[in-house]
Amino acid sequence: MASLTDVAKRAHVSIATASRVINNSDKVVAKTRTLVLKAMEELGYQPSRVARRLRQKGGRRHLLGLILPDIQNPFFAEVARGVEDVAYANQFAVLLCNSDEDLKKEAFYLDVMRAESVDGVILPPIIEHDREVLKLVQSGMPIVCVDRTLSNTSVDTVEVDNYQGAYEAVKHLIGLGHKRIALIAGRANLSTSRDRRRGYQEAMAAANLPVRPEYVRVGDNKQASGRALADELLGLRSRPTALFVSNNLMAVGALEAIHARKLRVPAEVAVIGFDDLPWAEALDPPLTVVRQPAYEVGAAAAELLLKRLSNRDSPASWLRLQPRLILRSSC
Amino acid sequence: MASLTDVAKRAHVSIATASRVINNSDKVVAKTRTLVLKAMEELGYQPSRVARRLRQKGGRRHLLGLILPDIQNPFFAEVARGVEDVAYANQFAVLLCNSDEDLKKEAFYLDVMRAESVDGVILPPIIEHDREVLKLVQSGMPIVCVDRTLSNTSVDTVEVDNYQGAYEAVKHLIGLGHKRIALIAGRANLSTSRDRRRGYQEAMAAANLPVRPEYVRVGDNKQASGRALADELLGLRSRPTALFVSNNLMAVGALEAIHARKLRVPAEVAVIGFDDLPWAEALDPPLTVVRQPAYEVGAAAAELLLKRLSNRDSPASWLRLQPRLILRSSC
DNA sequence: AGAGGGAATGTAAACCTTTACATTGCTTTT
DNA sequence: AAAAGCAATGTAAAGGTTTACATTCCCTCT
Repeated sequence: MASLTDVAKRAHVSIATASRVINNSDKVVAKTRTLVLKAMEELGYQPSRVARRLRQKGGRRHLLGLILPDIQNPFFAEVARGVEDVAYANQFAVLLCNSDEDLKKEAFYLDVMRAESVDGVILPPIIEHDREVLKLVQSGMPIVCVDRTLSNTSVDTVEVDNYQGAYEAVKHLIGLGHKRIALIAGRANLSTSRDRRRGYQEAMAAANLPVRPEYVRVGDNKQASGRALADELLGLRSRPTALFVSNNLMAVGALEAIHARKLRVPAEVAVIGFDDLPWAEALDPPLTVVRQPAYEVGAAAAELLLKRLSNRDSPASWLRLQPRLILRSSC
Repeated sequence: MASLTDVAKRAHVSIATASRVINNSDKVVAKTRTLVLKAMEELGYQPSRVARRLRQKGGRRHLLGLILPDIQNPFFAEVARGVEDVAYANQFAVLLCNSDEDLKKEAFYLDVMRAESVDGVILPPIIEHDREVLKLVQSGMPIVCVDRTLSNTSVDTVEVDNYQGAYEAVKHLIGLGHKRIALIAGRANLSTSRDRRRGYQEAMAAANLPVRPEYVRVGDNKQASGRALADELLGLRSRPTALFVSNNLMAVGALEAIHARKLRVPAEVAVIGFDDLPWAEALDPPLTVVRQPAYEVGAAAAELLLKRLSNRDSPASWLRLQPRLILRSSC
């Protein structure tokens, strides 16, 4: 692979001049510039991002880190698209990793980020008090939290109004006449789970409905747990008439449990999910959901990060995007 | 951030010795080693992957590139998981990008790969004669093609037996008594589309059924095109009794079109899709599919790449994994 | 014409690591 | 006891860039 030195040699100029041409910064006289460009062309020169990154300490390295808990979750996949599109438009590449909700794996990837000296990192923290992330923040690495928040610190954050979304969803169910409404909540120690749960509780309270403890089950956000928990709920002597499921994968699981018991939706049990799915229309029945603007969340996060890069010490921003209830036929 | 020089200084040794301790290669006497390790501990030393990569020309950089056409497609998401898991187990990080089936975007990311000097790249080529990829191959970068093949060259490849999968699927439909079987094919100039189409044709031929041109529609692998094409097919005077849809997203689209026309599945029209979906059970109706071993494809590709790294000039391997027909209730 | 100034270009250090080769100092052999 | 050998450690170059500073060269002003 041709290096800058080769280019310089071929163009009969110094590497400094050649470098200046690439970064078209300082003035290089037109004739010289053409000469250098021609040499580059001929040699098929590609600047080495590695060497570049090594040198420029404070500059842009045009690499963003993105650590997601689960690429296979359509919500996160959509977030990733948002991040990617904005990054690409700004000539940034994205180093995307999958933490699998595993703190150890996350720590490994955070190390990789540091070691690769990416410009900044976007991630939903696995837990609220994520010491590894905190350490990275303190070391001065620009970080943007998406979807989930990080406690005890002020970092740029883009989240969705989970409380509001859950409140609307449950209110909708109540409006339809449901009284026995169960909640399949998300993994504990996640800000999103807590907020959605609070939305459920307050919507119930606002309608003077009791929150029966056996109607609240805590899952781990995976399909299997949605299925198992829904099955438990449906086996109760006094079966709930509506299920509010606090995440997309668990909602699909709940649907499976309902089908297994041959119950009709929504006649015998209504379901409302959190997070939309691209194929929600094709589900049986088409699922009513609280749609999070996942793409926008990712795009906003990337923009926030880019902004932060050009202005290191502006105060942290906190964006809260609104979800939207999408009525289909599961209620 | 502390550098190796700092560590060496603190431990009163030369950087060479310090370096040797990290790479615990040559023998360093125990006392010295402890000294150095202590210094590292105290300084919170993290080796810079950037500097390391710059130096070691032939060595492992512990970074793999993965360029996918669409992270939001569950098939590719599963492939990504396979790649990631194997990479992680071997302490490799994955630089994952999204080409969006766009040659220009792919070229950009290939440049990034080259510039980041990743150890190797895994990708499904966007088209069969992908000149940019070919260039990269010729430049000596280890490449593994997954899912789709690259013509006119011999690179490591992991693919699925698309022909066989399609053949089985159509044979299954024929066995059920269907005669008017339509095909919604994938994007042209993709090896997968061609092979699946061939499977369809030969299965029809084997049963002495004619392939009616108006029963074959070519889509772009996206949900919307599946929906539109299915709708056209269902509007035909002599409506097909079965649809073989050559990709997951288009299959969901087809389902939507069927629902819109209020047709019953499988009574009025049967559907069989290529690619499984994690929520295929919860679809209306649960979708019968040809399941590709996506995770295994990704894992095998990563393993092939890792093997290639330690043995540059072994001949190219070609793996063909078998898909499996999963019977649910859409036929 | 000589000095001064400014634009274009060159020189070399710095970034952080790895590693071939050189050096040191100790142990073993004859 | 001197030579040889070997293990541990050090020295310095290399890798490809950016950039502060130095140099060159030409133009303009008095």
